[in-house]
Amino acid sequence: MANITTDFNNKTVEYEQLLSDFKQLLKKNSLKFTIQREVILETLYNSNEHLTPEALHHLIQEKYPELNTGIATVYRTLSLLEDSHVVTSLSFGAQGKKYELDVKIHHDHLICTECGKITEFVDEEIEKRQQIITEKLHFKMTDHSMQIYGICKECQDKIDH
Amino acid sequence: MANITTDFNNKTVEYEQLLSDFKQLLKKNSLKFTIQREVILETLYNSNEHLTPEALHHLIQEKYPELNTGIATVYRTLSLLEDSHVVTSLSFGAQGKKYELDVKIHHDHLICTECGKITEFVDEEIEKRQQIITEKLHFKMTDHSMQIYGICKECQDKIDH
DNA sequence: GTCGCTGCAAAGTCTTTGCAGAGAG
DNA sequence: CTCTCTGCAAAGACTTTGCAGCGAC
Repeated sequence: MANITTDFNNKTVEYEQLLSDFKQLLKKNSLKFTIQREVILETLYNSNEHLTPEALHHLIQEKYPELNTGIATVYRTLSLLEDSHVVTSLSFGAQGKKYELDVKIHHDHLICTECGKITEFVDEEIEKRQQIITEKLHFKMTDHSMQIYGICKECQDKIDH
Repeated sequence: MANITTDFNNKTVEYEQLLSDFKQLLKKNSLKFTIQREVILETLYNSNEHLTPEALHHLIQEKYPELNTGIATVYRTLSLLEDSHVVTSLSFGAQGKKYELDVKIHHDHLICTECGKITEFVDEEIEKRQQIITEKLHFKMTDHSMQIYGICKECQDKIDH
């Protein structure tokens, strides 16, 4: 019946490819390839979670303390990557924006409004229905995004105590 | 930006019922029923959009300037309403939280990237699939938001000329 | 060498909190 | 009367920006 995928490791491109595309993107826009930018891209690639700027910064500080990367650089690079559609941000109020690489297979999000946890899923039926709806309304679909908000199992248990 | 069509006045509860439930909730928790709290609930009820705390505060200041309601009270009341599951906060990717009453029907959006027109739709198949998915993952859905981006019929015709 | 990039700190935003007076019950 | 609520302003949390030196090209 329901074919729900929750596999986060499903990368559609290899890191070398991603890096090469990123370098090309920078060159195209007369921007510079810096070690900070590489480390941010690499850390995003190696993370299977949606990262906040702060969490990303923390991971980088741990792995490459000698770079002493500033949080401002993380914010600036994330903006750049988002504008270039290399990463996508999901914003969730109290905990700020979270970022993920845009190169994973298409998926939608379940967002817990209690704890902020984000779970991914893909449903073929919904994808198909979107096609049907847009065709019916003579709408030429280029992209879509879906978020389901609610309370995850863990938080329901907490509330019920 | 284009206005969101406002054909979703479909409330599942009447205001009197909502207000009465709210009063009961307050009493139950030894909280007080104040004019500010009523006005915030009423404004949320009468709004067809997801409101930011700032937008909500602005609406209230316009309609009831004599109350001189503080933004802090709006934040505090929204927190209270959210904790009580009277309103749900969510984010459409932009900055900050947006709030809406928990009693409205779901709706999805078709967004034309050419002219900015936003069309609403509801698809029973998709609603059903969302139920199935969330049940399977033991997720208690409170809301969902789906945006399909593309080019509407009118803009396609324009482009074809 | 040029000009974009970086870290730092200061400045913005948005949201929460402490307080003393106002007001609901 | 009591004890919560409110507006105000100050404090926090999160993000952006100005600047001077650094570093990619």
